[in-house]
Amino acid sequence: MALLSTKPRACTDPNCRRQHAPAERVALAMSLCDARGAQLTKLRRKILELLWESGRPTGAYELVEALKLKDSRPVGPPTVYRALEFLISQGLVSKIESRNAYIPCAHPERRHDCLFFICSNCGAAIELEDQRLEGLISKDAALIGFRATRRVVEVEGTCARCIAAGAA
Amino acid sequence: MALLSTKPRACTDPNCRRQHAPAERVALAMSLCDARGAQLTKLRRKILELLWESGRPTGAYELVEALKLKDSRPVGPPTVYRALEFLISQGLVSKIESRNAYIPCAHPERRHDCLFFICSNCGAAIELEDQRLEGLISKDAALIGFRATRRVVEVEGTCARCIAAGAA
DNA sequence: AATACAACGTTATAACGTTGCATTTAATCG
DNA sequence: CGATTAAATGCAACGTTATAACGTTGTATT
Repeated sequence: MALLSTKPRACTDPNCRRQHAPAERVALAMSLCDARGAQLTKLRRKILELLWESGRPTGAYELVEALKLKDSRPVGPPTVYRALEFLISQGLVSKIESRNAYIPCAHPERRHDCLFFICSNCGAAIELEDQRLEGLISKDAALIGFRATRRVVEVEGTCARCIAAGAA
Repeated sequence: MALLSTKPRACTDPNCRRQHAPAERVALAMSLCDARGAQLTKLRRKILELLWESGRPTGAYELVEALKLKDSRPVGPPTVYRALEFLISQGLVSKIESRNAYIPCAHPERRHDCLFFICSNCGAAIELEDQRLEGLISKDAALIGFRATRRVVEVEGTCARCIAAGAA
């Protein structure tokens, strides 16, 4: 069914066959970087791991703190920011602009734009991929002769779990 | 033609009949606030004016500086942030999250979500309104049971003018 | 060993945003 | 009108996020 590929999908998607434990995420990142000739160093890998383990958008300074605890090797903000820059350039991580926080990408093997649903109540972020949305944005860009390089789509609200739990 | 209302529109839109000089923008804001019983005070009005005069997304601290020059009455960051908060709550201003900057809304008389195209080269931001995009986001939200309260859509790239001028 | 280069470390500081409390201004009411 | 109260503003200090500038380390190459 060709239409399926144009539908939004996430890793809650039952069609998704990939493994999702942090270790597997990192393993995929390593093989991708390897294939690209990009260096996923120890530090960069550790930061990616921390992001996967965190389970929610995480601030750069939180990562600084986490690294202090994790291996007693203190690193400064610039180091973390540089690592994040690398991870973002490789499509392994996205920045959530409306939160100044960082989140690992579920499907770094595909180049795509992400659509994030961010719960104001619990802080969780749900990543979706929607090619129709990307297409619509492209059309609008064409309408005004704009050449797009990056698309930020972030939706704030309340997630299903928090609605069920009776949160505002 | 009913379809027209669902097409993207901006104030480059030839169908738009409104006046666009800063003074008129502010006048509209005043009448809107008046009708709502909201107080568009002198300070808030001045900040809105500055945003319209700036012509591009403007940072809070730039506004602090501009106010110093404009009427020799120095105001601190909290004052500016509070005014911005008010203006945003009234739909008169939007925050560009990917820039930490603020921009006045072209059509505060309609409640809608904005789609911004931001030029990396010249810093200009073009505001568009696209109900199809809003609809698509709503559908995706429904798909995961998410109740949306705010939608941030920001596209980075190069504007038509800068492309024409040969900018990268 | 000399060179080259990418990644990382360190200090300081820029840029953005908030808290808490005092003061002023403006709407409301006896 | 003056008294009462709520809203808005002023201000000092602080917290958070991000980057500049410069130095060091490690590794590969010749």
